[in-house]
Amino acid sequence: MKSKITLKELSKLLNVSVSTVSKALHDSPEISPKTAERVKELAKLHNYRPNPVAVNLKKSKTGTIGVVIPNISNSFFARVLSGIEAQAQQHDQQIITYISNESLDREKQICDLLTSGMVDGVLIAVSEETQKKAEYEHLFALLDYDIPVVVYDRINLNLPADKVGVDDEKSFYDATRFFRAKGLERIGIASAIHHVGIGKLRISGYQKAMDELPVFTARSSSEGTLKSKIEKLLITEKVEALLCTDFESAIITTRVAYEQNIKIPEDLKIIGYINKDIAEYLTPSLSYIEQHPSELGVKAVEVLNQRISGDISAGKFEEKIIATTMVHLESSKF
Amino acid sequence: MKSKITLKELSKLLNVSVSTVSKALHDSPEISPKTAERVKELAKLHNYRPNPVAVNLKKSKTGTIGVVIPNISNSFFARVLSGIEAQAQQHDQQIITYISNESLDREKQICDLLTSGMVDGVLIAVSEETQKKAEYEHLFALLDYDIPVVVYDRINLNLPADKVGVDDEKSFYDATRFFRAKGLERIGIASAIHHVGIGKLRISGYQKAMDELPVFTARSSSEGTLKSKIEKLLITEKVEALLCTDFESAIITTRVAYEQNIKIPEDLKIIGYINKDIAEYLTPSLSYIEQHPSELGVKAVEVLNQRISGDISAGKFEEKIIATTMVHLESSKF
DNA sequence: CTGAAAGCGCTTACAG
DNA sequence: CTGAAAGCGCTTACAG
Repeated sequence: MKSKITLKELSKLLNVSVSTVSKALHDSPEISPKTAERVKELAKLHNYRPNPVAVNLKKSKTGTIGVVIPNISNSFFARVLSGIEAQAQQHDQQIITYISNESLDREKQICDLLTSGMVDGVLIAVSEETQKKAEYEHLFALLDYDIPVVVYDRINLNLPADKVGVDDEKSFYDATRFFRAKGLERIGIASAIHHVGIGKLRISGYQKAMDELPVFTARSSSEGTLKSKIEKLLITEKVEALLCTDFESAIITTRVAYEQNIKIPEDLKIIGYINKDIAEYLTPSLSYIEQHPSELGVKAVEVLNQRISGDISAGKFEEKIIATTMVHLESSKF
Repeated sequence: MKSKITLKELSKLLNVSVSTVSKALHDSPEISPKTAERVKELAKLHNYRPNPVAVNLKKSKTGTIGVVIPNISNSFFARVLSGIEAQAQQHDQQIITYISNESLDREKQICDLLTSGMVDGVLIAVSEETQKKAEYEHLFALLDYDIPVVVYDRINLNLPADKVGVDDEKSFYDATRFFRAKGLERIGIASAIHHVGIGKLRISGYQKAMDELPVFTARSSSEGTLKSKIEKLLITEKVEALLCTDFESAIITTRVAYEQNIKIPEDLKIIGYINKDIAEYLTPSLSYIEQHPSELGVKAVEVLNQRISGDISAGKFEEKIIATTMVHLESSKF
């Protein structure tokens, strides 16, 4: 089998022209059935595969999409990637993965690579640092190059691009309402990500659902660690339910409860943004917001491909929201 | 900025030939400083970027490596990918990610794609199904195409390729010895992966370290579930320490201990193959074998690149083993 | 020092 | 029905 055979070599063996071979292989009606068959037979015999690089050059496209992931160890993003890969495969697209590690610098480098034209389009969730510093020039540069870009998950930023995200605000609005419907009033929220878009939205959902009720918010600040704030909420304020916007705040909360001998869910109910595969194995298991990351990935690829093919007209931007699901495990049992 | 400018367009604007522009941009000594500067200036102005597809075609390489991952939701593989990405970036290589989802069929499809020449080399961890069925033809086909292949992590298979893995056997040999050194004799092992290579190696490490001592093994079989086997070990056999070869057996063990009111680590010590980010957050936290996945990824890319560049001679195969580390958390406290 | 030409491997409009 | 030619965007040996 060894090294790859080319069209030219095939054509030589068959004593026909390269064009004839190419057409035959593409089932062109121009070619006589007889030649077509001869060609295909030999191609099969030699296990001919068109050189994708050459095909791409000819077609001025790459069949490839670039995916920028802030942190692959976060299983949320791992599962998004899984959805992306599955959907890309449906479209015969390859995905090139870049990991920014939540770093603005790395993200800039990646965007620079991306502008060189290795990919037909880009799927990106911006890094935390990028959001904090609100530095988006490199993203605008990408857009300037006319590369189709879809922003996923972290969509709460001002960028003229298509977006596919999660309904962060509604999820915690609903979770808060859930507790209220059960008659609770002392409901708090803890967050280690209050400075980034998704954190803000989750907090805002909570606040809206609290209406006139007093809100209790724990976040790290100059006056103390997140842990001390959570302790205050649990011990001094005696909240009966706590929403956690992220893994860190959820884990700290369970620690504090453990240390203070606060029983979950008897004394304290918890619902948090925490990934399924961890939530289920904690003791007690932690109720969480399921974000359907894989579907988010699938949707992101769909939108990107609509953009690439021109189905979405320039100047208009799609914004898709994936609905979340509340999953009740032990920590929110009544 | 808009759509990309080409060498030809640049050359037209400058009234020089395409070759001159190309050489100038590559700092060829053939070109006069004056022209070189003119060219570079205009190139910069128009933000010229060579079309990577064309460059690749010309150079008959792709600058890309294919990575096949069995299951990205497993944070072990996510972290391997992270190492791969980081190292590839050092070499200006892109990585194309494929996820087999532990499916043999999908793995075959992927190998088929890979043979078409999209990548300069392949990093693969074979799927569980592939191992169970011991079907390796598609991998041999890859090798037949002369595509450099490095097998990572799941290296206990008979394939003439470079391998980078983890010292599974030694890790559990050492863990067993650790318990014995503490004076324990009733040491058991639980496994949900006794049928795959890494599972066998871990069990074998345990057995070797037990010498003449009686071994206690829990694995699912026709006579009962893994859980019932573990219950037997903990209740009837009263093992004092249990090694778990995988996440599932570790989690079942903690459940059983919880249900039976067996105190960890007082009544039962545990060391398991479980990922750091979960191990640390269980209550009690679970001692684990750190496999250094990121370094494994880095090493895999290094070996692959040596193979690609011909630094490893044909017919000889590299086999690198990354040393594991025992991390003692609460579950193995004495 | 500069440029014309060939070629990487393919596709396709055009001519015969 | 078949083939010669142009071209995708680049690099580089060769000629001038």
